[in-house]
Order: sequence, then C-alpha cells, then structure tokens
Amino acid sequence: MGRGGRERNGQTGARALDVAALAGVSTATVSRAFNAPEKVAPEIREKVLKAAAELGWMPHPAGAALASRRTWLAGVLIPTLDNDVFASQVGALQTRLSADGVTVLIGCSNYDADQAANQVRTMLARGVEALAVVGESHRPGLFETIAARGVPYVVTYSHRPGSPHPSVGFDNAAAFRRIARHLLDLGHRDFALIHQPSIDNDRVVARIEGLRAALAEEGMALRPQHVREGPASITFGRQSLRSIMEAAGPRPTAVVCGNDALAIGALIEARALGMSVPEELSITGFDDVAMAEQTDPPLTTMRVDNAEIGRQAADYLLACLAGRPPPPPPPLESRLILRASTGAPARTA
Amino acid sequence: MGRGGRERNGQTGARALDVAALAGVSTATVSRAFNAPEKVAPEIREKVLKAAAELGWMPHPAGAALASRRTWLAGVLIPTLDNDVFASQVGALQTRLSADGVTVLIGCSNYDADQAANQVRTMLARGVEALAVVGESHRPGLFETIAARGVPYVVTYSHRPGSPHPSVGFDNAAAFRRIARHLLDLGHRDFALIHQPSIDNDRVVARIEGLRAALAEEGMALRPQHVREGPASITFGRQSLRSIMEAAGPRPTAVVCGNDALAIGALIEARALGMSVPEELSITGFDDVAMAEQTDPPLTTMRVDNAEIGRQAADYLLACLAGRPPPPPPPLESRLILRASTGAPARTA
DNA sequence: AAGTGCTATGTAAGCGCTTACATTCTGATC
DNA sequence: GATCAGAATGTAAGCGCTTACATAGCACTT
Repeated sequence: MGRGGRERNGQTGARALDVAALAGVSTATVSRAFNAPEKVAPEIREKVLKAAAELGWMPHPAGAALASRRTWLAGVLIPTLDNDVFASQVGALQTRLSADGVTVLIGCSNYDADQAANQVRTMLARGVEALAVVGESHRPGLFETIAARGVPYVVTYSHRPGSPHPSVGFDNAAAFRRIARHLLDLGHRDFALIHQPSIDNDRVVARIEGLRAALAEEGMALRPQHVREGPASITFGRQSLRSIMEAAGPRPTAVVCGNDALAIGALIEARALGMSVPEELSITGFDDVAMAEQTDPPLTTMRVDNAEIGRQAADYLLACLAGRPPPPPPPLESRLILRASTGAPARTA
Repeated sequence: MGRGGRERNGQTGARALDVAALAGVSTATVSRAFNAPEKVAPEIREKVLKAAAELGWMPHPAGAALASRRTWLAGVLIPTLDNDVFASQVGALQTRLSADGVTVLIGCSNYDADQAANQVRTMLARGVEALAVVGESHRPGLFETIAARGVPYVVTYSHRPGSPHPSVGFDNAAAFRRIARHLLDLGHRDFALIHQPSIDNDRVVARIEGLRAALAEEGMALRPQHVREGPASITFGRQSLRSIMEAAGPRPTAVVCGNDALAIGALIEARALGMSVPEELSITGFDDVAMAEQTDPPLTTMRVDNAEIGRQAADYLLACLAGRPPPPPPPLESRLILRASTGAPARTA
C-alpha cells in the first residue's frame, strides 16, 4: 500500500504549545489538564479546555505514547469472528478493557498458524501492551516473542492441566469426558463423532482425546467410519450423519458433535432419515447456542460461558498492566445441559 | 486503573542506536533496513537484521508513529459483536485491511449513542487513521469531529439516498419495500411486524418505514396490536407471535420480521400454536443466516452479504489512505430469497 | 517577621524513530 | 583522466508530548 511518507496526518495542526499559548499557560499544564485534571486549578483547567476546543486540539497519540510509554492498546488473537463463540469472547473482552481505558486491537488467524504469528507480530509492532490469544498450539517461539517484549498475555479457551501459560478457559478434555460419561451411563455402546478441523486447534484435539479416553476406559473405541472431520457447519453435520448411517457395519446409537451447529445438522438429517431422536439415536452438541433449546427435540449440549472467558481474560491482563501480581485463573466450569436429544438406546432398553 | 507512569514498557531496552552500533551502521540505515529494504545493500541489510534479532529489537511503535506520522491503525465502531451480522462485517474488514498492513481497533456502542461517541473519541485518541461506523444516527457533531481530524470515514449498513456521508450498505427501506411487495403480490392484506429496538438505529427505522410506505401505497396500515418491538432474539420472536395471534380483532396473514432470529422464533411459535406455514401464515426474515434454509419450512428472507460490506468499507478507506480519490460506493444489492415460509393467504386463495 | 509545608505551575530534557538533505563512492561517459 | 549521474549511506533535525525537578506563591506557625 501507499507508504505515504510525510503526508497530512489528521491533526488540525495545533499542538500542545499552541493551546498553552492561547490559554496563557505552559504545555505541562495543558498536559495535566487532560491527563490529571485534579492537579490543575479548576479555573485554569477550564481555560485550557476551552482553548483546546477552540483549536480542535487533542493530545497527539504518538507523542503521548512516546513520552508516557503507554499506548493503552491491547490485542486479541482469534481464529475468526465468523464464529459466535469467539465473537462474544472478543465483545466481552472489549467491553471490560474499554471500561479501563484500554482499546482492543483485533487479529484473525483464519485457523492458520502463519497468519496467527503474523498478526501477533503486527500487533506488537502497533504497540499492544497486553495480548489474549486463543489456544496454545502456535508456531514455536510465539509466546517467547511476546514475553521477550515484556507483554503480558493469556491463553483463552483451553485450560490444559500442566500448560506453561496463564490461561482462561475450561478443560476441553474433561468436558468431553463428561459428555461421554452421560451417554455411557444411559447405556450407549456404539458412538460416532462429528467434529471440526483439528489441525492447529488444541481445543478440538483435547475434546477428541477426552472422548476417546472415556471410551477406552470402558474398553471401547470409535470405528473409523463413524468419525467425520470437516467444517463446523449445519450442512456438514447433515452430510456426516448421513454418511455415518450409510456406512457398512453396526450403526452407532450416539453421535457426539464438536459443536452445536454440527449437532443441529445431525438432528435435522436424522429427522430427514426418519430416525427418531432420542429413541433411535442420541445426539449431543457443544456450546449451547440460542438455537439449541429451540430444536425439536431440544439439544443436549455443554454450556460454556464465552463472554465470561473474555471478561476473565480482560481482568487478568488488566491486573498485569496495573502491576498487581495476578493470581493464576482457575479453570472455568462447563455445564452439561440435559435436554431431549439424548436418551437410553433402544436395543438395551 | 493504575496510571502507571514511567513503568517498564516492554521494549527490551535496545534502541535503534544500539542496533546501529552493533551492525556498524547509522540509525538511518537501520530504519531503512526495516521500512524500505530495497534501499539498503543486501549484505548490510543482513547485518542489520541479524543485529536486531540478536538484541530482540523491533522499531518502537510510538517513535515510529511520531516520526513518520503513520499509525497503520483503523477503527471500526459497531453496536455489538454478539450479532453475526456485525461480527462478519468486522471479520471481513479486518482481513482486508490487514492485507495492507493496517490493524483494526474495535469499539462497541452496545446500541448506546453516548458509548458510541466515547468509543469514537477514544479510537481517535489512539491514533486511528480511518474509521468505519455502523449507521448514521449518532450524536450530533460525531462525524464533524472525525472529519475535523482529517480522518476518512465510512458509514456501513445504511445507504440512504441523500445521506451526506460516504456509505457502504444497502437501502434498508427499499429492501423492506421489496418484502412487502412480495407479500402483497401473493395477496396478503393483513400484516404484522416484529422488529428489534429502533432507537438510535437508522437501519431498523428505515426498514419499518419501507414496509409502512409500501402498505400505505395500497391504502393499508399496520394495526398497533400487530407491531411488536423488542430484543432480536428467537425468544422474543416466539412471544411476539403469540401475543399477536392472541390480540383481539382480525389476525394477520403475514408476519414480517426484522431479522431471521425473530422470524425463526415466530416460525417455531406458529408450529406450537398449530398454525401451518405458509398456508395459514406467511413469515419473512432478514439476513439469511445459515439456519434460515434449515427451518421447517425453510425461511423466505432477504440475503445481505455482510462480509461484502466489510470488504467494501475496507477498500474505500484504503483508497482514502492512499490518497486516491475514492469513488462514492454504490448501494449493495440485497436479494429476496424465496423459500417455503411465504405463500398465498388462505382466505383469498 | 521569619520559617515551614503545601500546592499549583513552569522549565526543559528527553521518549525512539524517520527522513530531508548532504556526503561519499561507484562505474560509465566523454 | 576528468566529469557526472546515480546509488548507498550518514548527519541531524525534529515529530508532539509527558514528567522529574525546580520554583513560586500562599497560609499557617512560632
């Protein structure tokens, strides 16, 4: 793009010195009137503010940042905004940070590790003072780069026991183990799994492992033809359920889905195939989106408070910025919401 | 929050001068090696890069911004990220701007005009060089403030004929007129409207006006008991449909909804009330979310390419930043997607 | 009347970088 | 061999602000 050089930069041309002159004070007082009003006598403050308004002046960000060594900028790196889950995290994070005067800079990786690294580099080059990053499977050295600049960061969405990073999120493996437990307790012995792409996505990997581990404890395993990986869409959920049901061999009685969109797709397709849920087939989702309680039957799913992740991440970073030693955040609770899409399998009933 | 003062700012402590010394060149060459590599002899560039890597140095954003008068920051103001529509706009905007090295700063107004004004003020104070703002009904002077700083901006989501602002969006009034036309052509004469809060929301106001105007042309009007305003949720859609159907007087045969969530709610409630769609009741949405084609019956709705809004807004701002006189963007097309939730009313059939 | 402790303001030294301009050097041209 | 254009590098002047420190002014004490 045009590297512009010394082009018009937007300031009205007025500087602190001009405001100072107009108000009959020094630049120090002008600065104080804006940044520490309580240190300036009310009437002088008035004069300064009026002068500034008259000239349309506002402290120049770069000058202020250079002199104060504060940018009041924080960054958030997420895979994409096209997913409610991340959008609401960012929304909550932004709201919280903004209350403390910190503005949020956003970077999307599109689930690509190189893009993630680039976005982080760019955000650092823009002067972020803190960073929230989704997941911990990133290019080696990414977190070191961040830390080397003295920028506090927090990992979101995963809370893997033993992770070296401060993280705000829930234990994905445990959450899926919980889902498996629920289905096992109902008597299911044949499972299928429909999940989103797992590459560079530690959350998804952890979920799959949680499920497999729970099954393994019962001496069970997923048949390869009963595992589908693809885009986290309703459409892929439908396709997947169909191909699972058309596969040779015994049919599963329970389909575990990586998120609600996939589960809703599976639900729709089950109906299209004439299968009754949960009598013939149990289906579970993950996230508990608004639609989940409106489906027919309503969807059994795992509720995760994404906004809370954003809020806690913001609080953690804010504490770091304030120089307060922040306590390591505990894992968030995810809660199994039992609705009507799961039940005992017909054969064992 | 802690106003920190001269605290550790994250830089490793190394400055351009240190890198220059280590590489045996001047600071000018260091700067050029990073910002205009083609102007530096390859071997010297190598030396500089190696020295920088060794010291963990990277140009300090504030110093660079101050000297170059470029921040490479752009801002986007939206009501909330909790709405797919805005989230995908921001996503697309970010992707496009990031390709040109511009980082996106985000501000949410939560549909509140004061917060909107504050967020814009803050983003200006952080040095944004361009701004995308949803809608044009804002505190008086907001756009003047932006323009006074010489910051190019663009309004998104509305494309009101006669608006003084450059805008990227579609004509909301025309879009709803189009929906009304469709239903009128099918023979409907009794309409209901379920819509989201209209305060400070010119898009919603325009849509309502478009519908009313289309009806007025046929000498028709909405009965007050057939108009419901509230949160844009499935739940409110359900509640609203029920109260409309329970209201005294003749029932409407067509329910126009402000977005798909409301329409999906209405659809669900219609089914719960035992009404068949579209035989007894036609329902329309707006946005064409993924779920819209999966409902039963699939939803007739208006498709708007929100990502395209983000892309075009980004392109417009980029052109401004490059100093190229940007052409006034034409209105985007919205397209009526005819599905099975609308049909001829029973009475007139 | 001199001393004391505040508070409000001013002075001036940078913050770390970019870039216009000056300088040096190279190789080609006359 | 002198001249010159052009490329690569260096010099140094800011960019606009904040803030440590110095100073002045004031209301009290003693």
